[in-house]
Amino acid sequence: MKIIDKKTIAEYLNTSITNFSIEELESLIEIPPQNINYSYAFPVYRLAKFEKKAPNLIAEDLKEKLVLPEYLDEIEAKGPYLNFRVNTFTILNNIYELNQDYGKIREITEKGRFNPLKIVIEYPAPNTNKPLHLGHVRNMLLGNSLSQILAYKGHEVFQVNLNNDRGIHICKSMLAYKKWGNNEEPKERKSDHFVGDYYIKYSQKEEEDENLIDEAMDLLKLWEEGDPNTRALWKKMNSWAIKGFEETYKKFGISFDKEYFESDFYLKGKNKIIGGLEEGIFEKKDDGAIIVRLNEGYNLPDKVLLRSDGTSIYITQDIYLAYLKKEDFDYDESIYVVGNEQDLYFKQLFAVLEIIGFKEQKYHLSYGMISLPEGKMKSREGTVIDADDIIEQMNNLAYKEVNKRYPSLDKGKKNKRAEIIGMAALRFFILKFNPKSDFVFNPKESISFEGETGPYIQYCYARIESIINKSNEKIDLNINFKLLNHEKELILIKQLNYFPEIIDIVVKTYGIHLIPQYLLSLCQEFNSFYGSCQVISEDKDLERARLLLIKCVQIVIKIGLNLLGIETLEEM
RNA sequence: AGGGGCGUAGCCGAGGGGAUAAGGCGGCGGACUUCUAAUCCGCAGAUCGUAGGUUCAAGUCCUACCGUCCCUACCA
Repeated sequence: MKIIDKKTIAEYLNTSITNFSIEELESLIEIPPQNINYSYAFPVYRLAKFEKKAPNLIAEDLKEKLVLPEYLDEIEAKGPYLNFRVNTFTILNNIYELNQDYGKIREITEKGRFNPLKIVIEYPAPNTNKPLHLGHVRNMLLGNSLSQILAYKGHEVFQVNLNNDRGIHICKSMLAYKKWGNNEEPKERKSDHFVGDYYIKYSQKEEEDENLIDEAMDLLKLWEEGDPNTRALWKKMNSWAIKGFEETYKKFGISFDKEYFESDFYLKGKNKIIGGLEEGIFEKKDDGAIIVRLNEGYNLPDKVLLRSDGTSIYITQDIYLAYLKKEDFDYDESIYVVGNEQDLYFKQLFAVLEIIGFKEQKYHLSYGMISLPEGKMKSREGTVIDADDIIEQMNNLAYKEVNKRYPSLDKGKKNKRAEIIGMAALRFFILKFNPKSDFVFNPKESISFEGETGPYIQYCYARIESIINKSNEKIDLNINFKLLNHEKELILIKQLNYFPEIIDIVVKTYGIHLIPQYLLSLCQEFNSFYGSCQVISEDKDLERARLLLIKCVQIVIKIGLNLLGIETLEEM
């Protein structure tokens, strides 16, 4: 077993090229365009300075000088490029031997150098006055998928949630329920939606009656004073909201190691701030508010940490929560999955934490907003894509498709299959975009099972399964690797080799979309191979070679999909 | 107004300074008596927002401008 990546090639080249270090060489090595059947390329331009020759001559000379190692099938000098093709046996052997661990080949082959970390991931931090919407869906899918990727890589991951369960927005839905709810219970209505209905009700009524906000403020005051009736109502409505959230989390396969509640500690952050004031790290303004100066050293706007009336604001609690999470999990790194509208806020939070000596590794996984063709989603106006609705729509559409293909299938099986396909479509659709970019969700056009979709990847997996089932040959490594020399096969093998590198880049850059993008390329290449190469054949040696190849494709698809939280299907 | 992000075909969108700028949707034309057509093959469609600059090489780096979104709360 041997990992072949840019670093391997760099180390190899370093034996002949002495003007550059291994690291420099590694950064120069690139992956050739799709239509070139070589795994890695080294452009020789940079050597021209030393060699004083035309690049194409340098490449040719270098090729002559290099001795082909056992893990390379071929080196080609083409124009100013030196191209390397990794040995087919090495790649397929790695995959077949490691199976579901293939993405961890580096950790496995370099055991002593891997340092597992304790990582806390906080998401999706909902407000308990309304149900989860499409923005939360993106948040949950990113948070959950990143958790799985890091855990796959051997880190100890703790998923935690912060419930924003107090404040004026909560009191708004409480007030509406008090005034117009007639003490009703959710019953058939999903309980978080039931709560959300009152939030919308409040917003509608507020337009007619501008004094309504004063009543909500009064309710907030009562809540803060601990008025028993208000607290009882709050408790009841919050439990409805949270119960509803839990049902939704379950659909996404999310479970938390710990749930935090803002109401438990919103009063507790003050000590840290007052301590900082006493140490002279923070300043008290004339009106009594405590602020931190961030312009020097951080080039950020100053930030209020405690109101002039001594009450805490969001950052007060977030500072406290950082310590609390450290106490609970003794983590090495803390990741916050929060939308990019809070980029500045997180820069400020991390700066303050650093100033007060809380030096643990922190990362804000920032993602772009989802909007609708009509514009921004607004819960208050009810113009949101609801998380539960979108799941149901996906399931229904998947059911129709399953039903069309397998009308005689047992209803329970149809449902189960539709659920897996529908969820794959949703997850893949959201995760295939670069997390950083905003995107417009067009409900009419976005829901599709054709083209670049989750079902497309699942279909590819099922097709392979079907071939394997039809063949009578055994799959093992005892094949003639030279038989895999069709253009489509070489492209597929080349792509398979990149997978562990892709996972490494995802972990380093948090670019989760690279996994869906990779899977799309792999499956497109497989389907193209499928169109021009028959696996089951009279030529049993060829059949066995191709079976191993497609088995390896299947293994990689499964790892990739599982990292995205998507299940595979053996038939569809 | 200041700060940050983004601008790639009709639409969506990948691009780790280097080879002819992926792929999907939509459009047009083909392929199921052959391993699952949720598929594949072919065609059409891009002065990569504009103008400069750095470099042997720029969609990618720098500057300015234009457009767009977000932030600039003692809200969360």
